[in-house]
Amino acid sequence: MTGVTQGVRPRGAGRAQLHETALRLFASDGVEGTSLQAIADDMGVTKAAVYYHYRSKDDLVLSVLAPVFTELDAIADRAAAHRSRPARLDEFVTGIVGLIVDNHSRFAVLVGDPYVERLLAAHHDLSGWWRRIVDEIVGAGADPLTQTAMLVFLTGMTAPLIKPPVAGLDAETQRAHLIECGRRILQIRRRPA
Amino acid sequence: MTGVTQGVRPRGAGRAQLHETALRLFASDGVEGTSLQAIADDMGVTKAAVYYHYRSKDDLVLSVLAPVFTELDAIADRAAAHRSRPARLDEFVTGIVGLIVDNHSRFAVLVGDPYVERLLAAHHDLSGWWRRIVDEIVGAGADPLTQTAMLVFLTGMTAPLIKPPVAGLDAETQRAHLIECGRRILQIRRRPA
DNA sequence: GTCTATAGAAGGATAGAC
DNA sequence: GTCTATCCTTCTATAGAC
Repeated sequence: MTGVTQGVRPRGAGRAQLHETALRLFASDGVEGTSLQAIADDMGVTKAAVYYHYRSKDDLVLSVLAPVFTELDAIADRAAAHRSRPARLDEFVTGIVGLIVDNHSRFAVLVGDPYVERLLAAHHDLSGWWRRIVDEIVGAGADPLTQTAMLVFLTGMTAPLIKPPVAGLDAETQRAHLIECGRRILQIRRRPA
Repeated sequence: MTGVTQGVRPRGAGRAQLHETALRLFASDGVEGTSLQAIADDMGVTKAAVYYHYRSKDDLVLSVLAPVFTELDAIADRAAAHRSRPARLDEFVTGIVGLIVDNHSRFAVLVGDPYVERLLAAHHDLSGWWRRIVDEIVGAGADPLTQTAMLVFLTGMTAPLIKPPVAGLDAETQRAHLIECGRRILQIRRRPA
């Protein structure tokens, strides 16, 4: 899906490739550690070419992250539709793991990067998703242990795919293992109806 | 031992306070997002004063992180001393949670910061601790699910204390909840002998 | 132990040619 | 849509006075 649709490009690849390059560098070096110069160099263009597509670095960062907000909303919607909490939690875990496996870098940058954290604090309309998860999925008045467990789950999902022991597994195995971890943390017995 | 800054430290209160300030800013803004200027400003001194204590930024970062390596080694030692795997895992979980609750910022910066990740890749003598955990605590030939669970646990421990729902709890409650999360992830039934 | 001053490199961002 | 060239700011790091 993300692939090399542009193939070997002598010049002028456009936004899609820029997105892809930026995300890769953000994930490996951190947002603050990735200069627009580095992105331009990686693509074989100049900084000015990057500024043609995005007004600022923050603009680029938010643009790269945007898809994950849409996904998170969709996941939260699907989960919130269930009546019982175990069902909501399981739907949520499954959804998040799917997001991670298909879209790991984006999620890791969103949850883990200090630059992004500050950026979203400014755009507070984008930073309410954690509140929503607690309120609608876990339940607003949930006990602290369950809230803690949800937090550990969400944070815990960010690293696994890039580290040695897990990185080598195929996608379906990763998916199954991560879902199992989520069910353990949140104590979901099995797939509830 | 790397001999980064070590040797003598007969200085005044300057170093301790510098350590503390740097760690706080590293944790909140990321290492790359924290300039030596910002550290100096926060302490009410100049950059040059910081350079009197540390030869470079990397030197400062490694010095700030150093205590956590000592702690991790001690925790791994205590855990590895147990014969049964459940006992090793439980000792490890308890130790890590203790480290987190008492020393959260340092651990979070160590595990989560991209700058630190690159820095440790260079000093590869300091980055072997994850390997050690897998080999000695989980067991070298452990199944991928257990290895994944350990990774999720370690990563999951980095966020909780600073986020709203958990940050407000008292230390003992945090400790208990985090230990419970660890036991769930790693499926440790109870405190084994 | 801390300061002023500054070198030298790198980063974000803009203007205007093609 | 991409380029060259440039501006201004900030960063790491050093030199030398007090």
